[in-house]
Amino acid sequence: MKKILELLTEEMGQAFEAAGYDGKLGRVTLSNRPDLCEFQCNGAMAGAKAYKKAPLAIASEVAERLADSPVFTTAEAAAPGFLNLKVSGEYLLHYLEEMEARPKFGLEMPEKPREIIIDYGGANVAKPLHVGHLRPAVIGESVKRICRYAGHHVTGDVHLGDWGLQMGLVITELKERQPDLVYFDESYEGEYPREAPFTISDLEEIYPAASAKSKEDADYKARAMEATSQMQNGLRGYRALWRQIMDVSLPDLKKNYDSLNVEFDLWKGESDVHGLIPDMVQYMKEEGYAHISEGALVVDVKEEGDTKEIPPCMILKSNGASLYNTTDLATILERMNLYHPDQIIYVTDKRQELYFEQVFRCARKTKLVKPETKLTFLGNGTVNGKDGKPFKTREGGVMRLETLVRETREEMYRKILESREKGREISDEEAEKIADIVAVSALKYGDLSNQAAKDYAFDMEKFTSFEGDTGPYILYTITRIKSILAKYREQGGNLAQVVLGAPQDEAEKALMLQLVQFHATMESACEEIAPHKVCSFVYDLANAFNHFYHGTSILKEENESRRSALIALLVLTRDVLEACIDVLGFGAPERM
RNA sequence: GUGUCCGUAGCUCAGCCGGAUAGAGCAACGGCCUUCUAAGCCGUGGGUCGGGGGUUCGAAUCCCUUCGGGCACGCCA
Repeated sequence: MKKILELLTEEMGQAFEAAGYDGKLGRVTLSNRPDLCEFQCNGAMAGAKAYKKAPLAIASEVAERLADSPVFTTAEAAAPGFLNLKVSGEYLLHYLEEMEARPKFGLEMPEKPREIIIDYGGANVAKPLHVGHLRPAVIGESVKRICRYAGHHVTGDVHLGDWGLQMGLVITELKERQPDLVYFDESYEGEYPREAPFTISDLEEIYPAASAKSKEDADYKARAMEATSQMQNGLRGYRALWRQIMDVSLPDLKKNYDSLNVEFDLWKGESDVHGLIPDMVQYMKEEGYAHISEGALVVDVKEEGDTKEIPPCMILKSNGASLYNTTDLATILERMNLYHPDQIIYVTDKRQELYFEQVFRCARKTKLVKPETKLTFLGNGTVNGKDGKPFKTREGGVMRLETLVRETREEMYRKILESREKGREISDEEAEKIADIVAVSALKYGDLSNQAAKDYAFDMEKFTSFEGDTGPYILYTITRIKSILAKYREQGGNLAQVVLGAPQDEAEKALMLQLVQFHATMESACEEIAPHKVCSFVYDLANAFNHFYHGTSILKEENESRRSALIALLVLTRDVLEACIDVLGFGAPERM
């Protein structure tokens, strides 16, 4: 169904035309002055010059045409030429009825759904996830869900870092510690053991140890690089170890992402495209795209009109080794072959922007992608501490993602127990379950309500607060609605039989006016890849509901049809709120 | 140095394809629970939208300039 502003604009356009003006002037927008009107149209001012007429005169003429409009109860001209509008309750009611009846509340689906791949997460095998992984995971997940909700076909790929030096480091350190392992016996030709010679906790200790050593010991680092290269070239024992590092790491990564409701459709990684590299490099050489510069193989990606120097995109290092660029380009190649995407969206740290600009240009220039394929970089800002510097543990180290999630859960649990002391009846068990759900909302909403590209300060106190623009506040609002609906059912009411009604007061109408903004919100959040727009909508909606709730008795309403209308409005509000938090990537408990 | 993003209330941030009196939240202060969850609601105070210039009937928003800060700038990812 059409967006409310589109419908109102059509209505207004007809009024402009009826008054003898260009219908295009009839664009209706949300009011800037809610005290004066619900919607407004500024077309009279825009058209004043063309018609050589005072804007107020034009506005008045148009307003006259709307005097007995079934849509607008108020359409008045205001100096210097605004048209102030209010819509009728009946009109709103009809709109809501349609929303209620249609799937996805009547959100219009695209004529041609896009095939979208979204590359987010950025996890490295054998290295624990840390705070830096929070934003790409949370934002990517939400973008995936928003685009999907908006009707596109979206595939999320974690794109693991599983082919780099970190693997060589782990192998080298393992060899150091257990040189007798069969993996290091080059004459061995039998099957390798099923069981890995390490656990996830071992890995978590081994990698940092190896990484530290390599920074101090050049010889050690050289051996790690050699091991990396041998693994990549297919040394049997190392490949077997690689497989086992993967087998041990992946379940742990999944567990971490699960704890944040982050789900990938594909668990592909750099290793998957390893085999595509030689041919791709050959192709780039043969077609004359790539040339040697300072010993390395590069593709020039400068373009006319550049305002800055864009360095060439490096395909192979001077020692002939591949690098991040190489696997990313090969990944694009693979994705084009397997999924034929119309768009690939990369959600990753914004500091990589220039790098991706180079890769995108290179992919275009070398025709790895079709001219119409969109390559989009969505750079995320960093999570800072309250001091404005990158977030650290109290000891100054890197904060692990797992720790961050756990601490948020603990804080949430503590707060729920606190509220229990105020009289809520909640068992320890239930409190823990609720804490987990609410903690995810706190973390994700705290992140998503900021624009993706901006840095933000992680503030546990603020994020886990039930007051203000937070996840817990949103969930609290939803559970309040759920609680009323549950009572309604207990009293014998049937939610399937309730029927919406026209608004009876300002607060109710305000809630409805908020609900009808759903379509525009979802659409622009998808187009602009902006989850924070969903956050601000959901917050406004929760506010509108709480305001309405405060002044209206629902279950005590004696008029049967009126009570039914109120319940129906609650159901719709709950459903819209839940649809929104679902695309944000979290859910609401039944009560809290 | 070049490029890029940012600078809005004490703090954290919306608003930025131009419109009326620049909005929230937190913090501060004051109200509202015999009534569907007070984890709520209502209200008060608080801003030269970094500075300067320009375009426009109209600028936080567009352009130029300047100051301040973040980030990135070939063999890491």
